[in-house]
Amino acid sequence: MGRTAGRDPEQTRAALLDAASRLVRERGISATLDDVARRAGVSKGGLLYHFASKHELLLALATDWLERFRVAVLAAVPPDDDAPGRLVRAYVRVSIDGALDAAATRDALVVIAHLSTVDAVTELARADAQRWQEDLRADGLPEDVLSLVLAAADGVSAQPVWGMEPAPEELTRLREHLLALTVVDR
Amino acid sequence: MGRTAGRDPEQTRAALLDAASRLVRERGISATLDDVARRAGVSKGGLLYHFASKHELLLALATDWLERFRVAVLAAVPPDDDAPGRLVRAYVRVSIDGALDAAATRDALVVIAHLSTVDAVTELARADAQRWQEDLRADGLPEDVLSLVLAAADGVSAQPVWGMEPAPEELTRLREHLLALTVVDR
DNA sequence: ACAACTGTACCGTCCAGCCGGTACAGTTTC
DNA sequence: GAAACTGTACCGGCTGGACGGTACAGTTGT
Repeated sequence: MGRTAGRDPEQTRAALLDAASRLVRERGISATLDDVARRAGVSKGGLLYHFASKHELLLALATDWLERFRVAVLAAVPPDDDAPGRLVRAYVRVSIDGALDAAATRDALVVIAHLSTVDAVTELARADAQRWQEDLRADGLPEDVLSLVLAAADGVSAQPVWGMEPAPEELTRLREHLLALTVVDR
Repeated sequence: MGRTAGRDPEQTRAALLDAASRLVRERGISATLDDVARRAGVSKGGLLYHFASKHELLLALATDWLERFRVAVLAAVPPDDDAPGRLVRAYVRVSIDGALDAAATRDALVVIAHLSTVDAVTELARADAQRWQEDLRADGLPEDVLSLVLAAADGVSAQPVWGMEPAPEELTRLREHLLALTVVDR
């Protein structure tokens, strides 16, 4: 018993969030605190030390994802690109490459959908979506192109939720197509 | 007690599915059998008479939606349209008009996402998606157009899940844009 | 000395599934 | 034609187990 040899509390927190993430996407919101703790290699007491309640854990989970996505998109803006649509292009790349690699973003939506029963999370997502809309609108693309490209990018993220799994090659082609659409104009 | 005067059992079943649908989208998969029964104006025993377990109820729910969507799309194919892309156009119309009217399809995705914790439902959705892919591929559109238009339509259905609510006017414009894309070629 | 835990024990509540009834509509038997 | 029986469509109380949260005493790294 006691602190696990030289473990950073931040690491523990991250391990808890990661375990929670995977469990929520497997079992939905009915994932158990016990399970989350066990998978993270932490006791239930330890979990409740970091997150005072299940509600708080789920909220942290959602916050974490939204922020990761935002950071990923901002990081995907090439420094030498200052043409209109640079942010939209980064958004497209992260959305589709997230769908390409089997891991992260693909399932994030499932989790957010699961969490949508938690009111606070719904509100969080709504606020975040609004912010995206403003940021992307300020990116200088004509509205028609913007809504088309955005819908398509979001569609790719969403399709796996209802069992649609486009071939990687098809996704690559679609990505290039979308990127091209954001450049046609000047 | 006993049979409520002249009530059709099919009506009861439908009422149960409807109640379940609305409750699942409000509270997620943790919606209670008691709640579902109460909202449908039936006792818990009555519910379990129609659906032997919660699992069976959820499965029936998913089946019901997938079929409704398919029927809606098939009904949206204009009889006088036999140009390539007729099915895709119907798919687009149903997807976007479903998002336009605040009621049905918009939330269906949330529900499916909730139900995705039920393995049988995941499998069901996967099989259905595959069938769509075949049907739509057989519709005679070039692959590039197909995947773009499909992704965009699916994106519109999905966006409300994470709090994005495009303006109705924007959706109408997007719909026309997508429909036009399916006609450009011949 | 304090932060970061572990482990155990426990409480209260919620809920799925079960079960013993009940009410009626047909159907059969005499 | 009426009593006896049968199947369908429910009602509602109960129970056992799971789960969130509490409490707290002990342990260990820094």
